[in-house]
Amino acid sequence: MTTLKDVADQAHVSRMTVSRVINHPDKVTEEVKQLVYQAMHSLNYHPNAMARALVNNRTQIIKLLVLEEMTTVEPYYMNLLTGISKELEEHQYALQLVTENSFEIGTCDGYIITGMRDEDYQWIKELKLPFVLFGENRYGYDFVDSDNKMGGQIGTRYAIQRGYKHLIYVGIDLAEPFEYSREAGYIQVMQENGLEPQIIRSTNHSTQMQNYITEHWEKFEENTVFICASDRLALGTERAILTQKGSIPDQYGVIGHDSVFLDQVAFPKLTTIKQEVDKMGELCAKMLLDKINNGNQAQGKCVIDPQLVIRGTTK
Amino acid sequence: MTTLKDVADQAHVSRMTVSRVINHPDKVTEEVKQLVYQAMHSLNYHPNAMARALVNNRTQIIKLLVLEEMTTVEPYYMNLLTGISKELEEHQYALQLVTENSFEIGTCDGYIITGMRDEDYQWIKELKLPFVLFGENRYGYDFVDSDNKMGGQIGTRYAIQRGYKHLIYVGIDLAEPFEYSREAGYIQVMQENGLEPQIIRSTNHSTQMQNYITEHWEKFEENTVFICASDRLALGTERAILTQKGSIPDQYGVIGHDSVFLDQVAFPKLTTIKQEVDKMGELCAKMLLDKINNGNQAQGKCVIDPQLVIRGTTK
DNA sequence: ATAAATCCTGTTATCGATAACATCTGAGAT
DNA sequence: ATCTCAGATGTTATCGATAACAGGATTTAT
Repeated sequence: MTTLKDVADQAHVSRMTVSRVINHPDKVTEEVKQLVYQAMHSLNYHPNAMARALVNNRTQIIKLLVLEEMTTVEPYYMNLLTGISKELEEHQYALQLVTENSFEIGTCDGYIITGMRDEDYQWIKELKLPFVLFGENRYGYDFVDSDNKMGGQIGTRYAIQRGYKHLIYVGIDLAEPFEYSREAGYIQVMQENGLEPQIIRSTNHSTQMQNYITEHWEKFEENTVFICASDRLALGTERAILTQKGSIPDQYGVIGHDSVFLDQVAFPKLTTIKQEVDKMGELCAKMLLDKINNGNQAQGKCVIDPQLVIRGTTK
Repeated sequence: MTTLKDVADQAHVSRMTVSRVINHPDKVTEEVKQLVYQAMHSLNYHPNAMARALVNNRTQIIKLLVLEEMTTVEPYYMNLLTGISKELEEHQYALQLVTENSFEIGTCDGYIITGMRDEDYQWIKELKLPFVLFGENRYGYDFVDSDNKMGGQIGTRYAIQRGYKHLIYVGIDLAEPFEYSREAGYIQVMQENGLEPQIIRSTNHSTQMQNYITEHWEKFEENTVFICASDRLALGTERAILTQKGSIPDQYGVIGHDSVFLDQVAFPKLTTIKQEVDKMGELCAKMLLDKINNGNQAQGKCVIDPQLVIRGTTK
């Protein structure tokens, strides 16, 4: 492995100068800088992250805390991970995955936390290291999420535009901000159009949803669209409609939310509100690194726009 | 942070002695050892991984290469990751996720590689660092997998036991060892029972499978069970049967393979061959660390038993 | 023209841990 | 009693990089 010393020798300068070229380039003459750059390049030099970590008292490790049960975990976590990992790698940080929420979490430079439930906010606030949450929250902590309200709006607007007469929102029976936001988007668009909101809620399981729709089937007239808060719920809804011999998408429409994996497995494939989870992962990482490099200063929220993906469950 | 020096001072010995207590305990008197242990404990000392990494010329980083397209990636990857991460964490290793298969992979101590396709074996063999594959292979590289042949056998035996008369194997149309092994298990049990194997194959997409079954529906008599190589295929099969008004599980049975996520989303929930992916992850990590600590010595294969999970798609 | 400020680069010490070598102690051999 | 040798512990140098300080050259101010 080529080291700083090798570069220094080749460029006929001291090691310190090379280090400065890397960390404080403004404090070095342009001339010397070029020499050093050449040497670095010709020797294919890459700084040793461990040495750096040692002297800077950094671990170069970011931990991802997944507080949800792994069995409940949605498949989009892989996309999240990819995004985080991609960004961290560029900055020589390593990602460590932590699934048991022990306080004895070991050393690292910061956390990305996902799957927060209400009770978690108690111990979260004790954390001394910088952290960023994945998913909106109402306690003022920095977070990254997609614009859930906009997600609700987009789906609802599209449903109206396509001529469905009855728009029912199918929410997740959970007191979480993302859920409220999605519902709020739906409600707003309904009111703007002089329509009366109608909301049903279910735990986020496809079979539970399927049973609900099946049991109350007579209530749902033709030309109804179900705007669902998740693809799981949409999947259950779709299945219930089909077993009740409703036709999709003409008599009944279904719109999901999330667009990772499940929407593709459904039949017909789901029209859904897509979240770019990879991108959100990248943003989480970027935000956290900023925090680490700026004395744990609050970064506020970071929200990205969801997109409508049109497939087979809407006319 | 408490360091080696703090412990040394408290125990009234030199730093080196403390280091030895940790790394070469046999070279230290029992008496001194106890003193040091006490000091370490009372100061809650944990060695600094970065300093160690530096002096040992180790990065303490393991990279997980995911060679498949993320869009194709099965949801069980999260379980794999959890298992790997758990094991690595215990040994102060960090996990880094790499999804683009660039040769410029940066520094680490070893790789866990998954999603290998045939063409990948060309560049894999150039790797100088230790690596372990997740998923069986025919080139003699160390790997961890579940016993795919046994998986095929278990499903088939159960199907026979439950009294299904026609046992059709639904394979993935892919020239991969895991697929051959699963089919081999099926074939063996069929022959042992004097039954004639019947295999159909499809790409691993639920809708493609669904279409196939639907188109050839008249071929499938009652009392048939479909033993599938994946839960995706099982899901498509199940859907086709239901839309054709076949009854599950009485007239038709379906058995999946993998048991992560999809089996739960199906309706009825799938009887399936479960792989303990978390455990396999742990084993991958354990194996790799052994390799790293033993001069990259070959470790052979490591295969764990799959289990039958009985749910609603078999009688 | 000379003192003071500025800029650039090199030297030294340090981060925390460990290998290699040095030193010291006491048991056993002669 | 002296010598040798093994075993236990301490000392020094090192891993690769960087901060703090030091020193030399150049510029600015009076």
